[in-house]
Amino acid sequence: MFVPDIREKLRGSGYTLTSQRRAVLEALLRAKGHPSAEDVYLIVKRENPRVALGTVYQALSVLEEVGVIGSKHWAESPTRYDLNVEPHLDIRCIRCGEVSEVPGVALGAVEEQIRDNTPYRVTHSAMVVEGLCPACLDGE
Amino acid sequence: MFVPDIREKLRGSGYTLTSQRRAVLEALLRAKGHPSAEDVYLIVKRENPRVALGTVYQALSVLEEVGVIGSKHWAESPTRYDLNVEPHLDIRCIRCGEVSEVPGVALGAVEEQIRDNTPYRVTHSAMVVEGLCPACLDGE
DNA sequence: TCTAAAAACAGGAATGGTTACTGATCACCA
DNA sequence: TGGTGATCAGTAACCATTCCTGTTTTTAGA
Ligand SMILES: [Mn+2]
Ligand SMILES: [Mn+2]
Ligand SMILES: [Zn+2]
Ligand SMILES: [Zn+2]
Repeated sequence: MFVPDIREKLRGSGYTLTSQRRAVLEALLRAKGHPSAEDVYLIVKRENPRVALGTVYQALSVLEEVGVIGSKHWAESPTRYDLNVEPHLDIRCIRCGEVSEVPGVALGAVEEQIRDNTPYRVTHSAMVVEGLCPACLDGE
Repeated sequence: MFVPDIREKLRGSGYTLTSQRRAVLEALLRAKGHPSAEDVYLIVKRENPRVALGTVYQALSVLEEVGVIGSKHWAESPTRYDLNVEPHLDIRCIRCGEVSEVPGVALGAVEEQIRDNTPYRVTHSAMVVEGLCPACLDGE
């Protein structure tokens, strides 16, 4: 996604592309994975030491609201952010915390089954997957 | 599950069935749903006002460890506990917080797909589903 | 370009769920 | 019945996240 597209998306919801929001996006790119808000904060601070952690949280929240980034939450660990906004599965290592993507799993059918079997109006569903990453499997 | 079975399971892991743990189980029964640790605490306190919240957390943790109860976690809300330890889906209302079960959805195939598509050793996977319950749909 | 209003920000305090710590109490068995 | 380890109550600490307040930046309009 390019800067003009992102600016456009923010505009559409009445937001602007501030230098902090751009810095958060760049940090997300540089982290090249699934960083936590604090991870992002530490990267942003390298270039702009005056940025506040609260600002990073707020920027991440705005960027997620307009659909530029996504987030996933595992119990007992901070929320992870993701430039990949397509529906997909992520797995988190319970030892080192690394998050990676799991390709080739389609959840569409399951989501349809859920909607067909509950009187709730489903607004959100996600799979939370945990395990041991190859590196952590080695030393076990 | 009956008291002797539960005592047996605790024994198997070196635990005993204390009055507090029994009270937590009874509260879970009485709550008849998916209570939070604090919900359980409030029920237990009605009969035994001296019990501490920390004790409830610890009892829930032990009971879960030995497989007598289960727990599920949704972002932005406390962990919910469940006497139903069979694999099943729960959906949480984003307005009132009520948690209900979603019958008739099989996740076995998806879990197999996940194991086949990641180098991680999968230790845990769960579906997190949110929506609006029928009652909250009414007043919307 | 200048100016008032709105938005965003930095810094820090507060929040809420959960865990950790400590001294007291309890349960089990020799 | 006494010793020993498990468990407990009470409370402090923890951590991710949100909230608050005064300040800075951006935006729109004259
Ligand atoms: Mn991802
Ligand atoms: Mn359930
Ligand atoms: Zn790992
Ligand atoms: Zn509801």
